[in-house]
Amino acid sequence: SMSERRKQFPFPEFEPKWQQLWLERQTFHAPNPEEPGFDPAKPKFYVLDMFPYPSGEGLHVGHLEGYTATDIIARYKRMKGFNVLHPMGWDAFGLPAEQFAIKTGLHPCVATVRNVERFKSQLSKIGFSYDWAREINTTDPGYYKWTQWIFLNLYNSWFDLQKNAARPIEELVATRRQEFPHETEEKRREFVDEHRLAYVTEAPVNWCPELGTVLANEEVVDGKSEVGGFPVVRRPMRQWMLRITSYADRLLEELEPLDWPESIKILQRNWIGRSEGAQATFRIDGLDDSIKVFTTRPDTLFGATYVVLAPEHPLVDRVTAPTQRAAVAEYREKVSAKSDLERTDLAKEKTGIFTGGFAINPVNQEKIPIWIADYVLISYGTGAIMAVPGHDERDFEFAKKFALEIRYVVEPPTPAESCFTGDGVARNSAFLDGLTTAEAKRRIIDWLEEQGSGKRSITYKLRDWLFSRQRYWGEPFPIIWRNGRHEALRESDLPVVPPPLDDYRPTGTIEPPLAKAKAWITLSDGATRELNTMPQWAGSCWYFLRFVSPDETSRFVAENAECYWMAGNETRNRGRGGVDLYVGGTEHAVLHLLYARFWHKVLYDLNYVSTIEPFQRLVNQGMILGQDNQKMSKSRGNVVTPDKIVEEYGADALRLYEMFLGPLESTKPWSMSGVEGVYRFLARVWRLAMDEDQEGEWQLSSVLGSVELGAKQQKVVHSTIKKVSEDLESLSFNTAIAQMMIFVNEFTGAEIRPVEAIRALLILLSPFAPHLAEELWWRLSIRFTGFEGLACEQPWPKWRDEFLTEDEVEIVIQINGKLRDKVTVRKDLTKAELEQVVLASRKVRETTRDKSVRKIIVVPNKLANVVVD
RNA sequence: GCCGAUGUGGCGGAAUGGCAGACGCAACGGACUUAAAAUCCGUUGACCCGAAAGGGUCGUGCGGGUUCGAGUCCCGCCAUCGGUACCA
Repeated sequence: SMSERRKQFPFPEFEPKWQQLWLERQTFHAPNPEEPGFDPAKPKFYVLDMFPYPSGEGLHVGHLEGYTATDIIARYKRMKGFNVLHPMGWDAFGLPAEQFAIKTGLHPCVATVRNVERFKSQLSKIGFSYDWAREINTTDPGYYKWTQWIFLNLYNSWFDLQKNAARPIEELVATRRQEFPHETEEKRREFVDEHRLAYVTEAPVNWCPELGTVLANEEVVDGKSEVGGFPVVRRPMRQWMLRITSYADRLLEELEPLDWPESIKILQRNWIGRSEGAQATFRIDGLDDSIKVFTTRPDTLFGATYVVLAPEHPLVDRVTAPTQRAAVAEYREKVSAKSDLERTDLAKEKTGIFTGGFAINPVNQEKIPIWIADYVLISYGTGAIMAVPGHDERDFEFAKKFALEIRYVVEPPTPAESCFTGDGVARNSAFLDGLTTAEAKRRIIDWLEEQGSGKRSITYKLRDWLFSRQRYWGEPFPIIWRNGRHEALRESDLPVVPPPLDDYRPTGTIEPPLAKAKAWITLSDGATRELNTMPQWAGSCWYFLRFVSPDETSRFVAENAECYWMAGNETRNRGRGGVDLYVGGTEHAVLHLLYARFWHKVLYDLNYVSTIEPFQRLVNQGMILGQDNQKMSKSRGNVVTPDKIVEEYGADALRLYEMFLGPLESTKPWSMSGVEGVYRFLARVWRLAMDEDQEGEWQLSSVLGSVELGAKQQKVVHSTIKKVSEDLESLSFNTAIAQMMIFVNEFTGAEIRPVEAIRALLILLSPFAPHLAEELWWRLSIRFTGFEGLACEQPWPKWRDEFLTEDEVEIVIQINGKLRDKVTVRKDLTKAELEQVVLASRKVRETTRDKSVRKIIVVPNKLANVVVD
């Protein structure tokens, strides 16, 4: 096997050597503004990876693609003269960590420490230039103290619609007191609690019996838990929610200017799901009450033939006629027992039941039946719809199944047995007749508003964020309960440390595991602690801020440092700045990235941070598939771990191959022979400068020399500098490496190898293959120039255009667009001169002997196309 | 269904509207070697003509279009992958 063979270059010796030296010299430590060694003249660059969950499985090569890319950029930017913040840490709370602990029987604390060690040692062997002095762990009390503190800020804030921003809760209390001076303390408190950004509500939630916890909508995939794939059912429970919906518009608008992939922006927009329409009020026949429905097609109001309430709608009991009571109760029972999976699976077949009640259509006073059906969701819009089966697929299906009337109110004429959902012209709609859909919408909304039976309305798919979990391994809430009311702890009470439980498994009931810590629950004054914990996402919502000042004890982030690393040279409040480059997988497109933006905006509103957005530029690395072209997974047995690659080919070869496989963003399969390819390339670089003597010892090559470069060599050197520099700016790592291969191919054949050219290559190579670059740089320095510092500390070279072109250029000659000939001519011939040369060429003369030239297109220094009849 | 991405040699992939296939892998040939490995030097899209030198035709998922010129731009399809789904 490879490992028994002699290595083509002695990376096992020099890779650990340089890693240790970088650590000892703190080469990659980025000082903060007040620290010694900080250079205020340099611009900042914050380049961040999505920090990992230290799972029990360790890293595989797929994780390392993004890390390698950011590391190359970090090293490149340092050489370009930036102060670079490039940190790494551990997102160690949450379900995966806890599931692992339960599986192995190891306490999560112990397992986490062990997993972190494993991850860190894996990363250390790859030569990443992280500033390890900034390492953070979300499970550190010194960290989650501030996660809890941010929660307190959410709890103690409300969303001011006028200002479109979060404000301290005291402002609301004061205003309320002024407006309603005689309101009881009790009432006022209720009102205030209803406006907090963190609030408690009893609502149907996603309960996963297997995991013993509730989950956010985002964590439920196809009716199963995203973690583990266990069934999820809906049940009402008292839970903590975060009012992310208040930020829906800002999350949409402030997304626009960001330098993110358009596809990710679209995912976020769809997730927020803003839709414009109207609310219309249908009086209930025989009752002094009404049903509000939301519709995006108010122009079809005249086509409404029935109304549907969600089974959970609060008005169901009131509208239900005595004769239907039993049937309705039975239907509701059946629906509530359904899991989400069943609900989606059965989506093809619509179900529902008539309540016996009737609603009055506000436009024509018509009495139409009220049904309940689970195709109407309580959590969207008003939880009730007007059904227009002539112009809505779902209503049409339902109407057909239950033989309800179908009425067409939009031209073009719709064939029977179908519905038309497009735009057209209103008909059978009284005063709307003849109006286009857009006009009719405007007209009917105005009319509804005049009549007081409706209004313009905007609805979002985005729901408030279910923020509590019934788990042990998460941040406890900084909340206590007294007389059935929640109360915030003070900042001085933080951190709230979880009790040291031996049995931390889910209780199997809705009661969280923290309930088992009897002594911990009850405080001396009789108050009891909140038993839920925060979800996995809490810690990762703000970790990029903690990296800025990880040891700060008096604040979640040091003010000056935040201003420097996040806002940089941008003036406060302009909304620019933030993390300059954020690289991670698409799987976080709507979870982490939406939550983190939300928290950041709250912190901005409360004046704690200087930018409205946390991540200025986002790049998604593509997935790396196994050699079998399948997703890497343990069960498929196609997982490639970095450890083995590092051992056999070295860290540099691993790094280089990660980048050489293809464009960063695309999905691509791993190939071991591809690794060998870049390994061979690195060995060629090594042998460019090194020879083996009789004893097999490596020594500087005897054909190295300080010689002038030939024109062709100069051209290769400078075009390599240019190509690598430009490709790094656009993150086109694969083509940058290809150019360095061209460089090496050129100089391998040289009789005397010019030291200056090799030194230039080593600088360019150093972000990619830092160990090899460092080793050769050092060896060449000793022999030729004396020590001039580390390779990774050299200034990035500049190319000179005058070396890029030669005196002569090759001109492609096309006839009627087809390649027919080539001529070599002096550079910068005029169009007229070039035309003469082309017309005089053999091929063109042969062709034009019996054909006439209609036109000649000349592209100077490049091409000429002769068009003939 | 809807949204997004992708489609180029045997393979991974290159190509500001201007020589399609850079660079690498694999394969084949040669040098070195007692031999092998490693290394170094070559060849390598398909097809056709030619003894050779050389020449020609086709070719970037499919069908159209714009252009002197299209992998690249426009229109219409197909396939694969990913996301999402009763959102009124």
